[in-house]
Amino acid sequence: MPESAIRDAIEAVLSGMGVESAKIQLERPKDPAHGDLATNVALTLASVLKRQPRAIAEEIAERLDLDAAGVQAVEIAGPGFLNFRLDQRQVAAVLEDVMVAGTGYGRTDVGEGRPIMVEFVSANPTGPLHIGHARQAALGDAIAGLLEWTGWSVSREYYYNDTGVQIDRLAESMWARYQQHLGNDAEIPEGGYPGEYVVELANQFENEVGDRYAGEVTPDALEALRIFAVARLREEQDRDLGDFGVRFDTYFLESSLYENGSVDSTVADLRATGLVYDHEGAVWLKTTEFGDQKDRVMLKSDGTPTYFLPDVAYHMDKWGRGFEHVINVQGSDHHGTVARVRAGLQALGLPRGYPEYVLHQMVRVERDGKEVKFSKRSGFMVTLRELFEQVGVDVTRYLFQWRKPEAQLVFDLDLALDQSEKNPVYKIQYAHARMCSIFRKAGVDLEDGAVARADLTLLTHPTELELIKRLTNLPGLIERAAELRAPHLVCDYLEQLAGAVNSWYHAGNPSRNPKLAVLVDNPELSSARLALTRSVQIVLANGLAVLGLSAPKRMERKEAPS
RNA sequence: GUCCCCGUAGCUCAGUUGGAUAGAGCGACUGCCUCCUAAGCAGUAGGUCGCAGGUUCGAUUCCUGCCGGGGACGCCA
Repeated sequence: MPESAIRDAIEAVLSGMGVESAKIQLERPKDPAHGDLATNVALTLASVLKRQPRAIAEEIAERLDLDAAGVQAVEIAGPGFLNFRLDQRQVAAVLEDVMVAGTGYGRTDVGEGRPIMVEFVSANPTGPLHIGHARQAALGDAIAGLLEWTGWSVSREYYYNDTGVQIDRLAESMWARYQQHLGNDAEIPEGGYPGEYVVELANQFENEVGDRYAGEVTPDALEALRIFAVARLREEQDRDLGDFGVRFDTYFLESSLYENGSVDSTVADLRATGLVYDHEGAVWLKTTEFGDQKDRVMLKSDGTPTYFLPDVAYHMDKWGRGFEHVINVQGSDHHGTVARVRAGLQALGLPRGYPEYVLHQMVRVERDGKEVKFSKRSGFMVTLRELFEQVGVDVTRYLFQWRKPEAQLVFDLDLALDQSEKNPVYKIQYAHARMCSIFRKAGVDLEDGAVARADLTLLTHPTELELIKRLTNLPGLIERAAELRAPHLVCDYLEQLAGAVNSWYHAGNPSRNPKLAVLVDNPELSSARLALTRSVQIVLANGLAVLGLSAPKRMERKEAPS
């Protein structure tokens, strides 16, 4: 509200100065000495008006209607910035917004309820989810959360590549373990899966069917092993993700694209475009027509499709289901596929740049500064479950969300296991728990009406005003983070806020600084400070909720794992 | 060789779409502290924003080139 009032007032002045349709940027300066809001219009108009920026700033300041703008004072600073100091009433009124909106504070409606799909994790059902999937699960879920908070109708989707070479290798690995279990000689094939879990699965398989498939390998045996293993691994992956706090709206099987004929019809549709040609026995698509670096094979010389084809069919399906906005969260090792999938889709008439991709870099786990790589169960990488069972779901999710996707990430186990405020997650959650603790101490309910009606103009201390200012940034921040698909901005915000909150809390330590405590003798002032406490609590809880993290009312220390 | 990402304090990283004196956390150093909940609090030091040009009133931010790190370049997924 205060922003639009100021904007209007400036516009009124500018039109009086003969300037129409100037872009007025208002920003919240980081330095409190620069007021509550600032604008650089005078600087941007300098070249248009051919006058000194400071002279323009002075004229604007002189003509500005302070009352209408809801501004207490305006100052000119630096090369020609206009700094506005808001009315005390305006500042405090923000807390009313926070308390009225409650768990909805921070939500906006830029998405206008339009559908958007976030596809993420999408691991092959060939083994347990590992650390790379963990990053993707945390990241994708947070992006989905951001979109929900900005008014999109979000669908989370998981694509199972349940056909192809990888699955064949899995079946062969199962075969080998099954034979070994029966006491026969067999070896995991080249490119197979050596992890412990295949042994477990083969044993379970034997429990169910006995030695029916002993002896020579047959297509029937491999088929039975494949179906068994894929079903069990899908269950396990779903369970791991569920326990990690991630739920999907739809699971999409690659095999369905073959079964329902969409792969074949995609071939036919692509042929109809005239961009398909035969070369050296294979069938190619001219993806270079749409900016790919070279043309791609869609049907191999043995007649089977490359992975590229079902990918195109799959995305045509997404489009057909009404998703004009799709975000695919994938590891950056997939970046080579982006151009060709888009090219295939463009050939079929979909818009350029569809779908959108968020590609994240790889993760390494470190402890004592050394890489931790191996997991016996998975056969190579640390699994998702091993990670969150050891350090907790909130910590795991957060540590994957707090860095931008396109940067490489070191998952520091020492930091993750630290339960002090050095651990950024706990720092934020402590701040939240402290707010709740103040209410407990006061014997007042969080949603108490008297608190909501407090006289907020009593909040005049600089640290209080600074906190209030930070709280007002939440909706804009969520909007920006959603637009940029950048959950790490929320982390950054929450850490900064928690830092400010914790300082404020400690400054009000009753034994040291009783006048600054929330629970002071003066009931009006105490009520006002409780209102601030409540508002802080709401903003922290909502910020955590966007990321899919819990906001504990009290913190409990866990026994340190050995 | 071509393409994509990254390069900011000793370390790990932010940086509000081009603004004012570039910020956090950890580590280091200094001083407090037994408390509305915690191995806590307050403060100090620490910078050629990889390098060189360009655009601009103004560049960590945009453009070009180079250097360094990672990744992708299959009739594998």
